[in-house]
Amino acid sequence: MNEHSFIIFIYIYMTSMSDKKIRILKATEKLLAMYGFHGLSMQMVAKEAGVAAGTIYRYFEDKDDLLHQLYDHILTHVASQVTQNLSDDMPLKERFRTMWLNIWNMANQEDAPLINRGQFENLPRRNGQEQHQLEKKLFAKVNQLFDEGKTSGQFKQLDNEILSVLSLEPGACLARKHINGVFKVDDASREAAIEASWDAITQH
Amino acid sequence: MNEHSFIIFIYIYMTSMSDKKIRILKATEKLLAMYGFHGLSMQMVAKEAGVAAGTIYRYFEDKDDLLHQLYDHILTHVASQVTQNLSDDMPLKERFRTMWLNIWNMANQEDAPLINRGQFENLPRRNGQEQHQLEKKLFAKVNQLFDEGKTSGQFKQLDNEILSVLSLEPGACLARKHINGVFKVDDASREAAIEASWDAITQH
Amino acid sequence: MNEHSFIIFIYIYMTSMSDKKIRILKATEKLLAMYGFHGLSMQMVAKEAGVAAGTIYRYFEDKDDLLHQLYDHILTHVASQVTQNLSDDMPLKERFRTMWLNIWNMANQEDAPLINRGQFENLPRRNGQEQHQLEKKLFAKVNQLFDEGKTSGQFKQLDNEILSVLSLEPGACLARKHINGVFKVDDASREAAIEASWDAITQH
Amino acid sequence: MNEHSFIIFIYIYMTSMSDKKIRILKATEKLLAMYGFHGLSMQMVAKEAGVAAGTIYRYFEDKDDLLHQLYDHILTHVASQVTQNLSDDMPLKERFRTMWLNIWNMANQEDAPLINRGQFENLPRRNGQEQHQLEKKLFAKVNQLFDEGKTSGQFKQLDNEILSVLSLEPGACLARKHINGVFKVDDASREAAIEASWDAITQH
DNA sequence: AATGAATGAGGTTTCATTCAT
DNA sequence: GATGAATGAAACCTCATTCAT
Repeated sequence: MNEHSFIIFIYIYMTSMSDKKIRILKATEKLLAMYGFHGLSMQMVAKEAGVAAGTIYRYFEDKDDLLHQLYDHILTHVASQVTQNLSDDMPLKERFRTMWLNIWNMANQEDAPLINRGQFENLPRRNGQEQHQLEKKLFAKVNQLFDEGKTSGQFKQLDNEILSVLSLEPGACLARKHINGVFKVDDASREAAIEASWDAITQH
Repeated sequence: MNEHSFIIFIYIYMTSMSDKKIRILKATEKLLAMYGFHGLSMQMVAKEAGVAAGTIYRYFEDKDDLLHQLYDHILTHVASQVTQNLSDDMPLKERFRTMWLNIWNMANQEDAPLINRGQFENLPRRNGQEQHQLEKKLFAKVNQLFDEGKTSGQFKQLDNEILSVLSLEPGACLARKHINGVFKVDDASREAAIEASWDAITQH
Repeated sequence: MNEHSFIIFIYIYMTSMSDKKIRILKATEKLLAMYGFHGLSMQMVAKEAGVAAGTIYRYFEDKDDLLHQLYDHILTHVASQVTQNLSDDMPLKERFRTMWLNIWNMANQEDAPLINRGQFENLPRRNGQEQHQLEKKLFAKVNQLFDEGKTSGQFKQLDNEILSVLSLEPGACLARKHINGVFKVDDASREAAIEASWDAITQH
Repeated sequence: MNEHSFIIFIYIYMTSMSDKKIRILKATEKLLAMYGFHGLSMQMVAKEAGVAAGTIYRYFEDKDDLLHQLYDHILTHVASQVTQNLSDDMPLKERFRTMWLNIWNMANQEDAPLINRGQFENLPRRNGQEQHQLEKKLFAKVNQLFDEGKTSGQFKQLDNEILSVLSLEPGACLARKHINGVFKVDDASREAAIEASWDAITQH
């Protein structure tokens, strides 16, 4: 039954920074946003990334590792987005407003917004000290903002984490619900929400 | 073979509400909290609930239906917890504080806290009008609070949804992180956080 | 959790020829015709027959027994249909024609034709001597016809089984395909087919 | 990390026709013949074919697809068997006899006879136009035979389908019953049956 | 390095059968 | 006799992972 057996064998070689890893991460992110956690199989990721299934295992230990690394990847991206266009000499409130809007805008982008659709929060994440350090480093500018605010007496004397939850978390939450269509937030409301977030953390 | 002698035998046995269904829901909730979305197999649910796998399908159409119903089940529970100990004649701020603490306390309970561990938000939920109505009804008292606040001029003129995200969402978020051990919130900080949440939605 | 427990208990008694068995057989036949072999579950049979699942097991040992008994039930019905309107004093050819048409007509009936849809042949059947005797008895008139034909010299000297396959089997097959819509057989063709079947078994 | 050095590595290995697919089809056919429709589970097929369960799904969409493809596979085989050893210059009757015997012999073979055990007819089959075309093409020679017979005036003026049911169907039916042991057909009877089948479709 | 066919454990779901009521 | 909730084995199918090429 094997009368005809073809073997085609083309062999070229390719090195350089393996953009494959990036493609795999991007593919994972996209599928996660599109189909959620359950619509994510390694086979699909491979297909979407344009690589073979086995190839994924050259860059990631296993599925968990892929997800962990995706988390870090996205977190890094998010951190850089959140802290962009900030300079230390801007007034405190303007810096706050910029950050708040960075968060808001991130949700409306074309290329990377997929994260925000709520799946991100539930990526399995490592809980080590190491992970904590990474996050601390990524969001250094956020902490700096809160520290300055407290030093200058404008902000309430609360842990940065708490200040963050009181002021930035609502921003992320509103953006998410706005994008997901739970309800619409018009421009005026958004401005008022920024103001309200500011009110939450400032002294009165 | 047609001699006549009739015996009809109708037998109805009825327990108030099949406690098996409740047991299945509780088991699902527990496993969801313990192992997350991926550690949830119907076999495990069955085992945890102390029923046979097939039995689940007497009460739930399929896995999705189980999750949907769990969502509603929990939501109902949450709503009743959040709005407990509220009476219309309490001052606005006291009512707000009660609600905020209800949310906070819910996380620290023994029996139902599992919900809060973050999995709840990501249960697959129906998006129908019907679902929306249910939620509206369950949280009527919350809306009433915000409406009164706006009418009396104490609150900012924003949609209830936005007010909720600005003031109660941080409460839930803090509680979640407190429970999950991301960081600890001491009593003083918690009181300050309540105050801050109030600041966020009140006029200044 | 059992605060409310109702027990309604009505007890009448019913004997007589249990028409339940008939209802179960009819239901099985119907479902078999409608959904084929794979769409046949005991639960469905119970529902269709208007009895409880457990009740089936009062009349039939198990599913196999149900199917076996259905086979015999249908076979008996078929035999009586096939041999109806026959009298010994009819000319041989008229008797043959009547039988052939009985087969044909059986397929077009309202109430019992469901059998013919091809599922019947594949009912699991017992292969015992006993079964063989039953079939022999049921189709005695058919055998009688062939015997007379051979005695009178009109028919070919072949075993009755073979004569049957040569002349009646095509009738059944045509009817089945006609009903199933594989192709249509008009009246003229049907008459010609009867004639052809006759030609097959008669001496030339 | 973008130094350039490429290696592309394409590797195609190709065996004439995945013999696994053939093995799976053969296994399915065998099990179907041995245990019937109900004794056919994908696990069993996998085991019989010597592949893993999941492997089946590389070649067949699902169980239905496997059965559909098996039907076509067998039909193709049957068609080639039925129409073998036929040449257009053989006399009509000799061609008919050859075909009839081809059908008969098919049942007595070692390697492919399993089909005949009656399960084949009840494989789920597609009912599309496409399917009809396939069958038409496969059995072109049969149609050709009937067409010639009608043109030459030897055969009755009936649709080919009807002629087929009158003459070849009994052949298949006899072979089946012979094989299944319902009754034995000796050589002389078989020859007489061929003659009778011929009588059924020829003019008198 | 890269491939993707193959694996087989484990997922969800169905269903013949039992048994307390 | 009759019920139908409960059972759990077994069905179909998916998918993370491996490995010969």
